[in-house]
Amino acid sequence: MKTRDKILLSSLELFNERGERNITTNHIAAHLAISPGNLYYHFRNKSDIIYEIFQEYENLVDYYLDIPEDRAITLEDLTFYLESVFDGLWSYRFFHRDLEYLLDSDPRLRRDYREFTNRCLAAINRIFGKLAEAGIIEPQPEELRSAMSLNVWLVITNWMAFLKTAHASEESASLTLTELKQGIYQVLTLEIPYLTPEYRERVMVLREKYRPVLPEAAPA
Amino acid sequence: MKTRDKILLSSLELFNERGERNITTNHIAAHLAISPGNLYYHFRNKSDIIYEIFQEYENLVDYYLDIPEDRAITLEDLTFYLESVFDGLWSYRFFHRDLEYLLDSDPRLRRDYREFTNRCLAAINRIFGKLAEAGIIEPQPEELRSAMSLNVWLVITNWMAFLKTAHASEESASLTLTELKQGIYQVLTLEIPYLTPEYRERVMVLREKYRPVLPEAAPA
DNA sequence: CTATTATTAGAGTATATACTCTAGGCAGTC
DNA sequence: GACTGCCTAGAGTATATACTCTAATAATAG
Repeated sequence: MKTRDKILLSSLELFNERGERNITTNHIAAHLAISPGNLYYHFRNKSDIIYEIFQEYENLVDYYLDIPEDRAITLEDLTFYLESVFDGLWSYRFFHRDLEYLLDSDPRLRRDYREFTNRCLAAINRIFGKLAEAGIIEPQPEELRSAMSLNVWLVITNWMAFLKTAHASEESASLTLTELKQGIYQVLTLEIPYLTPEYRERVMVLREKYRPVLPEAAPA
Repeated sequence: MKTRDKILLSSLELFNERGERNITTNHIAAHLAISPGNLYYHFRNKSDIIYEIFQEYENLVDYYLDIPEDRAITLEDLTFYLESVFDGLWSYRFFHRDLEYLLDSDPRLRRDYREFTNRCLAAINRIFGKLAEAGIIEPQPEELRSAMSLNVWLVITNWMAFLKTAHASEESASLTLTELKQGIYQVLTLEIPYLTPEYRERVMVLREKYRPVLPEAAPA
């Protein structure tokens, strides 16, 4: 593998594990057993590394959230979208952790992220539309649908922070993909009241698969 | 005012304005025109300052979220809770920005914050219970109520980050309390499907007061 | 083989950061 | 007036961090 790609890969790995704030360019170089000079030959600065990683993330999610225009949407599609979004969140989990700082230090990133968010919101909105078309949820006025989409986005992007900050376990490193995907339970909770009678049961069964197993309240 | 209190006040102000990550103890001392030595006479380290500020925040929110046991809850109560929580979020807005890092660097903070979150979730849950008792929302099974409470919490604690990262304006400093309180619109959106016919209109009118004024999509 | 270009090592640097240490001032008290 | 305890100044330090510079080594082209 090219050194350049190794830098991106190691950076992502280290950022995810220990947080962008705790990883310096020297750490990355040391981890790869290359010199700092070498790293800076491939990237002008740390921001450029992060920016490029973000673009990978962006492409991944854009790819997953490509909603078909020509056919109806199914419950399997919905599952796929949800699973994919949380997979993406997991693979690039360092990003949301220091989001505000990162956007403050890189105008390109701020602009791109804003557009990325808007695309995601639009995709969620379209999914809601198609779910209504498919008779899975009741159709709702556009105004409500937008607000609901935004709530879905807020729940999705905050679920990981909730797990890492409020969860019972002491070590923050203990987060797993399985736990993260329990966020799907929370997202489906938002949709419950809008489900059509025909689909209600099926969605409730799907939701149940992601129910968090409470680790707290151990017997005294 | 005592130097110690001035340090806490200035720290909070600077953290809120520029982010904890961008503010050093030397900055704080300089801002107060005192020596670093003086600052470190009053606080052992930066973490201690942050911890103490968190305790103020905690006390404030605990005070606001004291749900009366002896009487029914009204729509005015609900408004008060929502306004208060967003006021608190505003006054200590630096805190959620770097939450994960802060908790990683201070075990006391991690423990206290986890308990704080649980208290907030319990309070939201109780509010839902009392809203049902008051006939404002339909009663729901405990399991659903818990999941809804968690979603409310996720929306509340992520709303500010959304504004700061995804909003149209370029400068992140431009956030206002008014904008922040539009998060109430999002929270009330979650409750819409559960409203009783008697209260539906009143809540919808209340919600309308917080409707965001879209700054985007200006005429071309 | 030679010339050029791409890649790498590694020492080095300017700046920042959290924090320490010593000396001394100031208010109150006997 | 001397003593005491609280508070403050300010120079200083060890370490870290993002990044640079030079020289050398591969890789490639003619």
